[in-house]
Amino acid sequence: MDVDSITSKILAEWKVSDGAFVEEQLQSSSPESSSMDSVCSSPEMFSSGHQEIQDLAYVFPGRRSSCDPKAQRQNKSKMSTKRRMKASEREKMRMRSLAEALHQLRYYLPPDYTKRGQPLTKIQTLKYTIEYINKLSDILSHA
DNA sequence: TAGGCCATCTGGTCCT
DNA sequence: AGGACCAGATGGCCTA
Repeated sequence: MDVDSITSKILAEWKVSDGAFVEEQLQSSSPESSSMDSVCSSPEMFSSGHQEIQDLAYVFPGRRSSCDPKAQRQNKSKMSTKRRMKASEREKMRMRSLAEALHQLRYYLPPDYTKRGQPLTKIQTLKYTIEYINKLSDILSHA
């Protein structure tokens, strides 16, 4: 059994078993995400002005509020400003890498999901991937 | 306007 | 000491 036949078999199975498979999965496994909200927020979306504002945090670590407990915590942070800046930059890159990996993962899911209008959210991508793998494993075990 | 999703910042913790 | 990872907080954007 080749990959194409497996894929088509899974797709057929989805369509037969439940045309509203996605909706069913949403309700059963992710009650917190009741709507297909917008996604597609590429890193570029948050670059320009937003980034400028956030960069002020490096210059003014206590920017949020002088009476904010978090601001007070920041004042007694053990990390130097330079090290915190580097850590923030690494964390930013790490999260972008994670977002990119999730973005790529969407292409490995059958198009049926994305055909339904808006792109998959991160959590949906992960849940459907799990489901997809389970179905593939099931088919392979019965082949 | 409320709620969901997202990117980013931050402090804590663990590991090398 | 510094990097990686994690979870909480925050604020912006978008949709119903």
